[in-house]
Amino acid sequence: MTQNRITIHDVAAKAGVSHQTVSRVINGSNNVREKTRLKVEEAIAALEYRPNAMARSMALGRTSLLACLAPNLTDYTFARIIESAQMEARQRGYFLLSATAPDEATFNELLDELVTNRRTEGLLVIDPYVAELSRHAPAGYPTVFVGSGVQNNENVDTVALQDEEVGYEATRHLLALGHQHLGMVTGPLNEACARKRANGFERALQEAGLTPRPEWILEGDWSPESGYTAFNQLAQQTEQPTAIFAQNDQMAVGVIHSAQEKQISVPAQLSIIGVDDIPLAEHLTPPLTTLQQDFQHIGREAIKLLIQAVEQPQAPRQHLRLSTVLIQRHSTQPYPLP
Amino acid sequence: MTQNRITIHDVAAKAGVSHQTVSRVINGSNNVREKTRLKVEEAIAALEYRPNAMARSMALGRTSLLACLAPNLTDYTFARIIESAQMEARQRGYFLLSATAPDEATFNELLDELVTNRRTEGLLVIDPYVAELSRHAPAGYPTVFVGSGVQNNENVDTVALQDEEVGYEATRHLLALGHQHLGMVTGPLNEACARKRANGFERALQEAGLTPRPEWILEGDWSPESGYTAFNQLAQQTEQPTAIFAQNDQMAVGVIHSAQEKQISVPAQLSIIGVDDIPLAEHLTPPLTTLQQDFQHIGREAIKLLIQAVEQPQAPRQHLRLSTVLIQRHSTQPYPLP
DNA sequence: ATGAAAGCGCTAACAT
DNA sequence: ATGTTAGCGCTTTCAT
Repeated sequence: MTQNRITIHDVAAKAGVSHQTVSRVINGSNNVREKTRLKVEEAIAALEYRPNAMARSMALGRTSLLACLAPNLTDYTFARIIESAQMEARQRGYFLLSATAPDEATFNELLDELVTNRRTEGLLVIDPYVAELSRHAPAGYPTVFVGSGVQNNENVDTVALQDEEVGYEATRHLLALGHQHLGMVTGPLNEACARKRANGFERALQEAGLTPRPEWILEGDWSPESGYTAFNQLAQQTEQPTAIFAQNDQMAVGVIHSAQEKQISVPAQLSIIGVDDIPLAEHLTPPLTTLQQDFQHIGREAIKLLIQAVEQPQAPRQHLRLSTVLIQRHSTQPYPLP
Repeated sequence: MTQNRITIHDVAAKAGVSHQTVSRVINGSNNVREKTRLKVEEAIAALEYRPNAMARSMALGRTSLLACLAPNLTDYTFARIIESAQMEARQRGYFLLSATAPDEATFNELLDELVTNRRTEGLLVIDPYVAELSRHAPAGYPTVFVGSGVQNNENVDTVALQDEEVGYEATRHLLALGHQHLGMVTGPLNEACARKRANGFERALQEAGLTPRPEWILEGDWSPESGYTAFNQLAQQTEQPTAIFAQNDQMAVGVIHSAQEKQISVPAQLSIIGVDDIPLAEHLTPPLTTLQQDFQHIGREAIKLLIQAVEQPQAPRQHLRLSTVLIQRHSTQPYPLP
């Protein structure tokens, strides 16, 4: 093992200068004679010297590390945000350390292991642990929150996902097609995101003079299975909706699967709209109508805010609102049929 | 902003002991009188002192950080491996820093920024940059490689994905169903993984006394779009296969989409098998026959190997081989029809 | 333009 | 059981 324990001192000795001069060369200071610089650079090359990032962090008081906490790393939405956040961070000289915080306890532990002990310089939180954050994070710690929750928070930046609007727009689409009997499969209702989408659904219905039917509203957990199960239950009822708003694409797929198993044709007999526009949405049978959110953009903007919060803590916090766009494909169609 | 710049010295002063005693208390040394310990703990609580992770790293010479490099973070397979790897790492006192290395240049840069400068203590590489690794990583650096490539490498641990077998088994399944006319949609053929799966396909065919038809082998890029495009091309040919092996589920979905658009019924007229068993596979129309790999297990084992390599560099490197299991669903059926 | 000294916050080794 | 002294590898004063 090439114990790469070559330090700045070894280089200094080899080059016959002080370690400080080596430091100057490394950091591109002007105050180094050309001749000296060359000598040092030769020594660096000969020794294969590489500055130690940790020691540099120590001296500088900066780790160049940002943390990202999300419920999981596999959901397309999270993965996409994290991926683009990571790339943007790297481009700006930071690394992003992402970790899963599936529950509140884990979230708090991670806060302790990453934030409180100064291992990272900033924190990006992706739904749904807003409430916890404010309780456990050090006040004034550079933080960006992406999700449904907090608004008007002066201490942290936020990138607000328009979940109420998402629910509203999805429902409006169904209504515009002539559907009057609408069902919904929600995410876990302890998550703000799911509640807000549900609110949007209800608002759209009310504006249309319709009353939501509680028996047509089923709670899922974002998984395809839960959508499948939800529709199985729905199908047992005597009366049924002609259109369903699934709060994400995964559940929409489960709903479609269940419906098709029961010889219910989508969209001829049942329209379904999802949310997210996962890469597969376009290639499903039928191609899924859905609401698209630009996660790549969201991740990028979130990191920009975070780095700003780290580097310019004095600047006022910002609150972005990102909108979604309806991608109409073939899982929804007018009702009653022309 | 609560500038949490309280150090071990502040605590020592407040408690009226030396900073070393505070260090002992923090690290749970036995050599501290109960009374002293209490005093110190009080001071810690009063000051809200938290040890600085960076300084600790510096003194200990360990960062407790591991790096993971993958082509991207959004593919389900990568995301899943990374997620479980991260969880296992954390449980063992490490953090996992994952970054995207979409191309060789980026891969080498990351090696420089994370490995060579000792920011991380070990490296997990997920396909397909094996060759690069050996060239640029410091010799003897704790490394685990997950993927198709390297075998018999004495310097790094490997978790070998059985890609040749994957291709072989998928093809055997199709053959066993009576299909004689087989097509294939591959991943990018500059990736070892895709080439190996193709090799398995060809071997199975040859064993069955069949010859692969080059015009039925199309190269994709793992995306659903590429599967869709591939089948569009295939459909233009005069003769067509009765079954297709798509090298991953995403492309399989694209193939199915294209086929269904052309009124070709899956599986009645065309059988399709994928690879990965993504969460949606079960709920597609038709539910997708596929080869399942236990990514969660892979990620966990990879991290175990990596941590062992970090903590016991002397121990011999290990080479795991993980097998896949056929999940038979409804996108494949016997041919000719009974 | 270069060097010497001090310190980032902690732990380890050696005293007492 | 506790304190003192040295670093870890680097950067930032401050001299020269």
